[in-house]
Amino acid sequence: MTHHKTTASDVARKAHVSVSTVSRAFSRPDQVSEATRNKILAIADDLNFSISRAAGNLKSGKSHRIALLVGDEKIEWFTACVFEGLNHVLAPEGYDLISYPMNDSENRNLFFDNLPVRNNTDAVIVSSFAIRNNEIERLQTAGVPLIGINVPTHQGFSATVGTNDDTGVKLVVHHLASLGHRKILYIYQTFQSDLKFSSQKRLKVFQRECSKLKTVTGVVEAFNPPTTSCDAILTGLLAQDDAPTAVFLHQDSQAIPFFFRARECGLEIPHDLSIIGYDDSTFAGEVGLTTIHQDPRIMAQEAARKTLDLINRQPLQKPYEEFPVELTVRSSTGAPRKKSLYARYDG
Amino acid sequence: MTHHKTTASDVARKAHVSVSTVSRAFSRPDQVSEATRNKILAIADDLNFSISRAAGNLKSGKSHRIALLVGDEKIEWFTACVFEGLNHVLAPEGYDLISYPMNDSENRNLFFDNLPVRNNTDAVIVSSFAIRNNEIERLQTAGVPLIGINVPTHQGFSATVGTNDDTGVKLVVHHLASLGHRKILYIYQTFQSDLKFSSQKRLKVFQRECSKLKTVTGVVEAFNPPTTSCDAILTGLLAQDDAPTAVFLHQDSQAIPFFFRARECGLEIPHDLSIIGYDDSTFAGEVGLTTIHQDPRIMAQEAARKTLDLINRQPLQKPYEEFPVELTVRSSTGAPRKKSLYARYDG
DNA sequence: CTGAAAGCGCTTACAG
DNA sequence: CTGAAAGCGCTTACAG
Repeated sequence: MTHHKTTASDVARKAHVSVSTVSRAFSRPDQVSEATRNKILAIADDLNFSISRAAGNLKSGKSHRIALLVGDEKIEWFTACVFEGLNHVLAPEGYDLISYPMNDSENRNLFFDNLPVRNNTDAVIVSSFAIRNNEIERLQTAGVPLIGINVPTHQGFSATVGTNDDTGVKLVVHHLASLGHRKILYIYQTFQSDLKFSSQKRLKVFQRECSKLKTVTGVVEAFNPPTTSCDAILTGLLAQDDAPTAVFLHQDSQAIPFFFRARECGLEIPHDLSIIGYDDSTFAGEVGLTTIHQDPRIMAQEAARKTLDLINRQPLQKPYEEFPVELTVRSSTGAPRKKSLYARYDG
Repeated sequence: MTHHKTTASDVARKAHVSVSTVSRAFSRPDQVSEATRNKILAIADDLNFSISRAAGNLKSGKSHRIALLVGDEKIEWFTACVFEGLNHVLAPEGYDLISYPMNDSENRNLFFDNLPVRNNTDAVIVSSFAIRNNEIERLQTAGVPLIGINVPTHQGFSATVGTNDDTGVKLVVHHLASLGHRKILYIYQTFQSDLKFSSQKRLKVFQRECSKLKTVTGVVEAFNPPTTSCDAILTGLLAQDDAPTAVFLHQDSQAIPFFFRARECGLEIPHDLSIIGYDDSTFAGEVGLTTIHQDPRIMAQEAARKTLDLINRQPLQKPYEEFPVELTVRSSTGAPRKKSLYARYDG
């Protein structure tokens, strides 16, 4: 004896109305007389009935699903904010947000080969990974709007949102330069460069900005845990005669442990070493990290609005929108000591 | 002129076969001759066709959606791990994971009144919030398996997974006691107590364990940012004659900023003050925080497997499973100084 | 305001 | 191995 699933027609029978009327009582309540509607809703409640969306989806040709392609299976600060922001706007509109992590090349190839989103999604949102041109082309065959968040190109996207990374990196370099720093180290993670678009771009801008300033030398170093560690980098720094007086880390989640370890090594921050991050994410405020503030949650909300407009075939005011970043100065940056790390011991 | 959506019947026509055969070529490839199958797949690719799941969902009565009810809209470490773990197991099986944040009472009431999951989900997973009994009863009317992750009761759940918080808190108290601490402060956040089940329970266990040990006094303090701050608590500590020598914070995300501030106040950690967290989450290892290790990702994977078994009406080996916690000792805890914080200045 | 009927795009039991 | 046909549970244009 199988459990019979309650359907609109069960409700209709009990309420002595047609299925059409039951359907309308839920989806277009104004088209049903109050008495009928109340009767239907009461009986529905009695039978634990709710309208099934599956049938409506089939009828309308809309899946009410939106795919979110992210670079990593691990949900870090940025992705968490994006997810929150998107869901905040999409959920009330009846859209489900489905996460597709492209965490390894196998996953990634499978996804783009099978394209599980085709015919099964109303839009595809790509967040913050170095999507390739052939992948964009492939996604386009799904025939649904394609929205980018921090993507390397606008080409092929119906809409994009992004932060102005150029400005962010410039702010970092100029802040440090104006404090009197002459040698700045930029630390980035190489293992991310394949997926995370931001790495490569920030590195280039850093080098360009430093070389524009005659007084500043920019040096870069890859940081590839667990092979490299904070301590290895700190050791490298301490051993140099002409060590950098400021370190810029690619994101706060790298800057915070580095900050911690630097102090444990006996460095006084910021006098011995200025440390600056990027993101203004969790703990940055609490530990006093100078950083570049951005708000991916707000940006994602706007991406979600554009997505809805595209689905509903509304014209977009700004298909390609850039969001501001802001230098947030806290206590981890300051003027360097007059003398270098070593020289001050020699008097 | 509207864009015609490609369907299985378009493919069928072009391939000179029936829709049934097209369907089988995708869903039961072994039931179709290789020649026919290849022809169909080639034509499908040509037409950018993929099988639409909406029709299958309707036919099978399965939505292939699983609801995840979480306490907060903000995705913190624990929830991120749960989401990753669940999705890791569910996605390959063709299930979509949909997040429903119960972040305020309006959202929460709306959800339980309308029960949007009824008739629209194959299972409901509740993660780590203080769900009420009447809400559990209401969820049961959805007629789908109900799975709990760190929920306050097993009553009404088809399966649950959880960590042994009792053991975790005991480990904390005994670790500190055996290092020689006599007065331990437990800091918890009150604003979470409504939603996060763990708060209340850990508090009780802490008090019970301390009172069991004759040598240890347990004191507790609510920490309610932004009203209260780390600094306020530290000030309170420094001003006491008989200050606690160890502080246990409800979770690492509170312990880490506290650790940072404590050092900036001039306290030597762990000699002046031992600090211990809970979770072993992001940065705990990097900053050397002693904590209770747990692995919500593994736990969530098991929850997902139980969910699939329940959906497929397989019997469960262990409907209610508890996962271990582990004391992870790092450098933020140690023996207290022989003399109290104040006494040592007086000689 | 309400009902009968067609149809969304597949799947599958049945027949061949 | 393949096809014709019924049907999943709604929605909606049409008729009244």
